Amino acid sequence: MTNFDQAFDQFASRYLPAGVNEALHRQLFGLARLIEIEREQSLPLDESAEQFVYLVEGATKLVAHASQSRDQIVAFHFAGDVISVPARVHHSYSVCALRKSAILTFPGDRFLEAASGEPAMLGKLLDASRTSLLRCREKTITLGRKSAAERIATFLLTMAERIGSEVETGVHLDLPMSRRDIADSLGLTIETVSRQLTLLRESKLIETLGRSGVLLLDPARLEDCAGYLRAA
Amino acid sequence: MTNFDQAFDQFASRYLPAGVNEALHRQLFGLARLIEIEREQSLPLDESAEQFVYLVEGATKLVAHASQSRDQIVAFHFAGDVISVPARVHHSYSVCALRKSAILTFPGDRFLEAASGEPAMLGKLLDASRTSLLRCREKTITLGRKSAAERIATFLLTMAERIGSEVETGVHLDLPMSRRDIADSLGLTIETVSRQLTLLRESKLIETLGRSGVLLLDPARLEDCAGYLRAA
DNA sequence: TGCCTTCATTGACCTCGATCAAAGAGTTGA
DNA sequence: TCAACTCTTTGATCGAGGTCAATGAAGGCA
Repeated sequence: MTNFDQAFDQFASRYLPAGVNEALHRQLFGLARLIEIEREQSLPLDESAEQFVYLVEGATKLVAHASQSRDQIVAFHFAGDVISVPARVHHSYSVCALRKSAILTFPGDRFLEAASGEPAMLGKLLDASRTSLLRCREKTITLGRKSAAERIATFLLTMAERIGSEVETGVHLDLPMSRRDIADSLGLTIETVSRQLTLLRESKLIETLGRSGVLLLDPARLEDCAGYLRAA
Repeated sequence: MTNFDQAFDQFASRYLPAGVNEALHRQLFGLARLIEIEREQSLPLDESAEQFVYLVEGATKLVAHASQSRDQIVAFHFAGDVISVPARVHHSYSVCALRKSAILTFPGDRFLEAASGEPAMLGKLLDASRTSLLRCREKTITLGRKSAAERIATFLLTMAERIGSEVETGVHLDLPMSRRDIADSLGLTIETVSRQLTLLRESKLIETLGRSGVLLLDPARLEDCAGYLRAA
């Protein structure tokens, strides 16, 4: 039920700093398209060109398609995130909703061109890009050098940082993604994800509540399982 | 034998577009430090703060240290690249030379602060960051969903794009990195890297010349081995 | 409330790549 | 030119995680 003006204002309040060139504001307003997508529905994108996406509401996954239905989830995104969706080169990328989501899309080239004269906005975009890069690098470590157990622990801690809520007994997570999504993100299978969660449950490190609820009972000990460097 | 002024000029010609604010130019000149590092030597960095690095000459690897001597190479870099080296969070990062290299380093916070008013420079940095992000995402696919054979083929093609030279018989590579580096980059072991190269050699897809030379005899067929999406 | 579909869990078995071990090729310096 | 490294290749074995198959929740809808 999001309307376009509301959505754009939300975007502007985060990425168009006060005092930004009014012409740029109007230009971006003209470029933006609001799209609502249902759970497990992919954003209909022009694969041949890069796109910028602002996630107004909901949660999404950025999926890279390797050959023959082997998908790799490159990143998860939540409301407020800006996502740069690459054009197809050796692999193709798409944005898919984990639950009902509202999204503003911008054609990549014209978006960057519009932003190119506005340092404040470029700064915001650079920040966003650097955050994505840092997350992607951490994922590289996870996928390249960690065991299944470490991957799951890392995943839970990463999600805790982003969408966890502190409760008396630990940190509570309401995961919007399925076991398949977790597996596709960590380079594992759903069976392995499930088995590792069971092991963590048996070690009293987590509790699971239905399909989406996870309670991290001992985040500190979980960090040891994640293969993180010990605090210096 | 690189001197500072030469190195900085090279950096300026690539990242400080013509007509850039003269004060910014001087400010960055003051922030830069030239360091020469030998093969397998790591750049002595302040782990606690982010650093920007400009690679003047040579070739380097960006290494992430997971616990207990398990290293993951996050990216390779060649002359002209700008590298953003993250501060230590859950893992620590370092830049290590593949061969003798010359490097300009800038403290991350002050570098970004200096650039913040200059749209032309921010644009260049955003480009660099987006290129790194795209490469990192492709690596994510490789590490998350590809077999050892596909990883090696992908690696060879990626290197061909960056440092390959066309010759009559194919594409020639003079790899600056060891088998260990390749393994640490692809999430494999040196033995597996060696075995896969042998298989490619036996399939007449490549020839190897000494330790560092590789000749890609049939890049098109190698793309099929890389698990790339078929051209649309 | 209870069926019914979908998603998650558990079990049995197998495979790819890791590990351990040894031999072979490239470089470097005397 | 040879000796002594280091780096790479090859072989034998092992194990973590994948695959295949069946059972067991959860949530949606009549």
